[in-house]
Amino acid sequence: MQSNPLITDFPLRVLVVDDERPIRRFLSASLGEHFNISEAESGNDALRVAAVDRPDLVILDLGLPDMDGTDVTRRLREWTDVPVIIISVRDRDEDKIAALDAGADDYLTKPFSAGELMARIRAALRRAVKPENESVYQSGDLVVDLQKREVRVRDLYVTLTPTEYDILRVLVNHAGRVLTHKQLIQEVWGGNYEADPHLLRVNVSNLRKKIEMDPLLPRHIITEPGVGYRLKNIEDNRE
Amino acid sequence: MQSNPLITDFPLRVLVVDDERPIRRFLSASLGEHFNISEAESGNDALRVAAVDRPDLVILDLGLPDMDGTDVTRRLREWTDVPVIIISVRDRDEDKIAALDAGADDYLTKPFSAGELMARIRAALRRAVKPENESVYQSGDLVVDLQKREVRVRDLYVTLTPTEYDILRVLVNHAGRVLTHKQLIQEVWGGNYEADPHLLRVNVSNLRKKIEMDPLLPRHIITEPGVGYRLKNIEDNRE
DNA sequence: ATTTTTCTTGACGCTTTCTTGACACATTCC
DNA sequence: GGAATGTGTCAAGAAAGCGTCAAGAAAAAT
Repeated sequence: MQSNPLITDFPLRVLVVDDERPIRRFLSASLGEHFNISEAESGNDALRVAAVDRPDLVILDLGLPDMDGTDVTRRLREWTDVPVIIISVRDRDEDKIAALDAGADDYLTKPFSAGELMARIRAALRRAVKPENESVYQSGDLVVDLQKREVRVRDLYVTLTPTEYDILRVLVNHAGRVLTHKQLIQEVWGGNYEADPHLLRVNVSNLRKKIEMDPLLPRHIITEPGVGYRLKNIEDNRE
Repeated sequence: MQSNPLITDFPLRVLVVDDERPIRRFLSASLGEHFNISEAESGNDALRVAAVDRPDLVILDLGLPDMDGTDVTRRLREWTDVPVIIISVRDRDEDKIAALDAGADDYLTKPFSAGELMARIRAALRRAVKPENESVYQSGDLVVDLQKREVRVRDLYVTLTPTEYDILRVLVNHAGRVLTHKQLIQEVWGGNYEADPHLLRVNVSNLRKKIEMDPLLPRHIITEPGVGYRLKNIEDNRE
């Protein structure tokens, strides 16, 4: 039995919907170790949170105060394919069939074990995670595909060292914003690392040599003197 | 409640695997109205029929005479994403978790109603409509047939050890993408294995000796320093 | 039970990558 | 002007990563 879920760069988000607070707490506790949990306690609440948070999976109780879980599922299916796992005390076939046909991915009758729930979550995510959410950064001749871990400059693949890639990744994740030396160092070298800004400069220099046409006039990685660096999007004409 | 399954031009094929003839007959009867049914009565039988018939869904009993249903699932997952629904008399959590983590899509405890099974089949089929993943990988002189578990290099059959084959299989299933050491280790050695990357390296080394013309200049299995490995297709001329 | 195959571990040499220090250049502030 | 600070480049040594070999352990086959 494997205990941890899928391997992803960032923690997956799970929305737990149940009107009973103890159950929400129990679920959040058992899942919180592996996922980023958000909660909702009614159908409308769930739909609202789902729209804002864009969870990767929804765990939905059938008996909600304002609307039926089956209807919530149907409403969700109008705009998203997010996996939905129904949990319910009702064990009648009609309920299961109705929920599954409304678009739910799985139906679990209470009481159930945390282990089984986790396994069914893993199964649901395994299928759903596949369509890669294309998050490609593009800026002029520079293309960074964080999913594929690929960097291209004018259609040429560039080979970066792990450190160089990490720096670029952090910059891409905060593209346009100024990142202080400290922030960059913390993200790249890890939490409590008391590193020399000089170390960062050397690596940025090496990185620039690979992705900037003219490293003397950097157009992507802009130095913010006394502060840090900023990844500038060429398409933006902000100065 | 909708009674008929998905709307398709041609009838979907379902493979029913159970060693007890009465159960096969019952399932075939209840599903035969909507699907094209084929049957198998053992694990090896199931794998053989699945390879030939290419069913759109598999219903699999856990207790088979020759091998466990979980193992059948695992073997199927080596080359196909066909939805697998497990049916079993066993109601223990460990069985459910093991089956789901082996790659099953759903787990139904006997006895169950025909209606629920149909609903779960519909749910499984609904999300399974995805491009058929070709199970033969070809790249230059290298041919990997995941279905037949065969590897050829310039028309010569190559014998790989189980570990070597597993590594290659995982690489083929994610061809072109970078797989981190961690991902590879988890997929090959199983769930929560905390293995030495060195162990991976020596196995990759052995694998390369068998499939690379010149192991010193690998053209298929590319090392991504500090990250992992990537299976490169010769036809792609990415530089 | 014995043989054969496969897996794992450790050692070593080689390569790549990281870090450090030295220095040049620019900007800012006395 | 001249020191002080911040920045970028270069190069050399340190550190980490990689691939191979070989020997023992474990597993599988006989």
